[in-house]
Amino acid sequence: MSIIRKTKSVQTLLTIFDNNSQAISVVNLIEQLDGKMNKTTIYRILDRLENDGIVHSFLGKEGLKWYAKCSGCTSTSHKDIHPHFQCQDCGKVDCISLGINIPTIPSRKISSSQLLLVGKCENCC
Amino acid sequence: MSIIRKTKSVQTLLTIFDNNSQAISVVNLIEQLDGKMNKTTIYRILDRLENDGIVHSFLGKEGLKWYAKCSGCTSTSHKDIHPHFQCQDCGKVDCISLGINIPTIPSRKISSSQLLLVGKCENCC
DNA sequence: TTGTAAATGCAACTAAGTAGCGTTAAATTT
DNA sequence: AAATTTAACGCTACTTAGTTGCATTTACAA
Repeated sequence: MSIIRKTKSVQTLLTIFDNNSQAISVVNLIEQLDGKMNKTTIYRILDRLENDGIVHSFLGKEGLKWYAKCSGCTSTSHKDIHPHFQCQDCGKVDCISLGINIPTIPSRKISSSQLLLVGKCENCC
Repeated sequence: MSIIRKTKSVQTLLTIFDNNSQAISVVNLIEQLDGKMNKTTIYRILDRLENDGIVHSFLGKEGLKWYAKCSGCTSTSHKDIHPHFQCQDCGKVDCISLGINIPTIPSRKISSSQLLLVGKCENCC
């Protein structure tokens, strides 16, 4: 667990994640915090929050970084391996509460995996 | 199927894919073709090849774009949904010949999905 | 209250990918 | 085989996500 101070910026970000069940892209955070917080700060705080197991990150369909609040992963092991769903119409991204079957591959050792599902969300269907 | 001319540049790229069973990142292609071909041209040719179903693209673990030769996908439907494996040590990326079970999610329509497996390849194990 | 190390802001930078436009060269027609 | 057409190319400039170095500020413990 890294040392993390409860600064105003950290709390602002934590509040955003608390009020948001969906995943949030860094780009979105930079946009909505424009003027209030430097983008470098945002990147660094997200980094720390991830190291502390408070949020987890993954890549969306355009290769952009997204973050969501963890539920059940610790700083040492991110057990929280679940698929993410991104809507191709509105862009919204959600964590899907489903365990996935990661195939085993002979003579290779898989240590992490990410499954991104792309389609239409409940509103855009 | 888009109109595609068999230019020298296109054939150079096709040869590279033919001589390479693994996936190749665009960055790598730009590097190895430095001086011979403009990077804009590379991006555009890969685009066309993908539209014609000759190669398929996906994102690696750092969000960079990778391409690999298709086996069995057409220009209209990329049926070639398979996982990709990226070695965390040497960076190598392979297509894995395994069908994956894409979960169905209530009230959402999944149209595509990408599964990236990260770990150690047969050489780095 | 003060000292110190973590955290922030700022400016400059890196690198992947894109866009406009004038030129080149495949492929088709005559 | 020469002329024509237009897809493809090269070049330059641009956009944008993400990073780095450094000086300044601020949380927090002594």
